[in-house]
Amino acid sequence: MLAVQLEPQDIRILTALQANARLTNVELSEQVNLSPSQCYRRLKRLEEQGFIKQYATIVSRRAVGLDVMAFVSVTLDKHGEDPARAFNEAVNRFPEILECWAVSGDSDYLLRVVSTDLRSFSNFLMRDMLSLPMVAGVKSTILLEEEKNTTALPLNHLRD
Amino acid sequence: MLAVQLEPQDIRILTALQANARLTNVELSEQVNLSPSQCYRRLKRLEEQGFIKQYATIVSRRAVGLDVMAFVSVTLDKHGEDPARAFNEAVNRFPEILECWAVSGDSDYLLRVVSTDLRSFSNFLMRDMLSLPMVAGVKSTILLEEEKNTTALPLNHLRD
DNA sequence: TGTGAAAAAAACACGTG
DNA sequence: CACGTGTTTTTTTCACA
Repeated sequence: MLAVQLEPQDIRILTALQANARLTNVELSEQVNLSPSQCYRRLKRLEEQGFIKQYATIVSRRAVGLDVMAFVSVTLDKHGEDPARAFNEAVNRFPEILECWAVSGDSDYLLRVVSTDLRSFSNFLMRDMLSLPMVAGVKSTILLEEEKNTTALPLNHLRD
Repeated sequence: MLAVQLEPQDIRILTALQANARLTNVELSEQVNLSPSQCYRRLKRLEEQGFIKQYATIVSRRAVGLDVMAFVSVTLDKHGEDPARAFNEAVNRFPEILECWAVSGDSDYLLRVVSTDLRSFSNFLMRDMLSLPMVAGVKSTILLEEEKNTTALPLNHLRD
């Protein structure tokens, strides 16, 4: 999917909505200095064209007691049939795995995982991950302190 | 911030809104089997109590031409005064750094970074990161394939 | 494009159990 | 006090100029 064809107005709209998906059309139009009708039409177009993946509610991880977040590097056992496929299917069964990426480098996959506490995280690694037949090994990195955390993509590269 | 005091109705509301932040109150009430007024009041309460961090619009990374995403491990040079603080300030100046975490393990920080292409990512590493005086070294892992990617936290652990 | 009308939704007050 | 109902205000959506 190619970028371009985004005008400065569209970029301003996306920027504002990245910060707050529940802006009303009038609030949005004030923030981006466009008429409400123009805002409305542009947003509908952006939605249709697939620029907006989702309107998401971000729940506070701490508030719901998910005190542990970690990245887990996974190395697969290349034997057996289609271990990658089997692993992906397993990954989708675990809601505590928020992300799974095939990666370059030492390991095969990188997972972002949340848990209520270290004990439960350890259980996840030992009982859930290492028991998967195609998993050869895991290595985890626990996130200690959040210095920055946003879902907002930079859009300045789209300005010519 | 402690968890608990969340009733099954609240969990259903949060679950539905995590998938779609723009549900109307009536749509929400239908999905979670509550009256609209009850839904409305519960949601306002959840917002006040800090369970909702943000309503975010998730922009399609590919659509806006950010073809490269990577994790970057950063090791700091512990000399000089307060290198951690200086690093955090630097991190916040770069919009292409979406996340920055202090981590356990070999390195000190882990960044999530987006770029338009490998050349620009390489520039970011060489020119921007390695030129920072407190940065001793970086090691990057490029994300090749997205197998799973959600902002929705699991909430089933809150059910008694 | 903006303007205006119609429909839908949000926000709030009131009464009831 | 929590709940549903009804009212007012705001917002969305669409037709028209």
